[in-house]
Amino acid sequence: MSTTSESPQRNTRQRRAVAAIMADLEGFASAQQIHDILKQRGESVGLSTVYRNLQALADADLLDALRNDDGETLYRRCSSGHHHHLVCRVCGRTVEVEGPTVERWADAVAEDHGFRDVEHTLEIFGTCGDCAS
Amino acid sequence: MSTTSESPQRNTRQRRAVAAIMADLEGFASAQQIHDILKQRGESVGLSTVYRNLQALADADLLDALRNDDGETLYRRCSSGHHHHLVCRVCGRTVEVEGPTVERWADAVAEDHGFRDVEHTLEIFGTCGDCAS
DNA sequence: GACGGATTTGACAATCGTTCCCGGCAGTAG
DNA sequence: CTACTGCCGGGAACGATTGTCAAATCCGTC
Repeated sequence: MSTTSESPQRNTRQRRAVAAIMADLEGFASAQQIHDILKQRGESVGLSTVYRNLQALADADLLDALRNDDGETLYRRCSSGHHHHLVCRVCGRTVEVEGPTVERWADAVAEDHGFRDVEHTLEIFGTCGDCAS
Repeated sequence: MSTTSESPQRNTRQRRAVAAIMADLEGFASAQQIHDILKQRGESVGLSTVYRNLQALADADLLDALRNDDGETLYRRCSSGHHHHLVCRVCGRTVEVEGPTVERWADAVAEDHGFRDVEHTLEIFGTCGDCAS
């Protein structure tokens, strides 16, 4: 335990490849999609390795992870601060949104009920203008 | 479609058993936990049947379903209107909360970005007063 | 530049929750 | 009561993810 800053991480081709994909990607993607993209680019990386590196990146708060209704875990590059997502259920386009009001409301509600160390998850789904037509 | 009152559903022992469990249960439970409880009570019901009935109840809005971080689907008896949950991450105690402000905010944000047919999910997690001590 | 120890990789098997399949059973209408 | 139709159950199938372990790779050091 002690220091959390420990990062005996090595700088491997595979780790770079995964990070590079995520840097490019606009929307959410599953581990398997990322594995496919890597294969297409010729940067073949083992599936296990993709999973491992995505988890590592998510643990390091460099990626956001969420589960879709099918039970798949989706990953996406994310700005660091606290925010939420507005996701098009058709094309997957994602908009980051902030809502200080909501944050305060959530904290207030939780405290009213005597809860501590409050966190929350909020996702908004809809059909974006382009897809609605 | 037409009338939603259609119920070509049969009134089986198994269906009653599952519904009865859910009526008793206070917190969230997974399909497999419910299957186990049924077995303990001697009301043995096939696992497939438990899954089917839970889904049916959730489709009928008699239960709320959500996925935990392990990818399991958890079910819980729920009041019918739209609301959210405040869940203790230690003991699982759940409080239903409403937030008209949040609903409006989510809809407004989505519309600002041209999204239609907006839905959202919101869960608040914390440690309840009892568990904090 | 080569060496050595530790970390990482990758192919495959294993796991876990959930769904599918299908023969047999049981509500329900007539 | 009889027939009809949906439901049940259990085991196989499935898909995402994780575990395993020898071989490859990285990196500080000589």
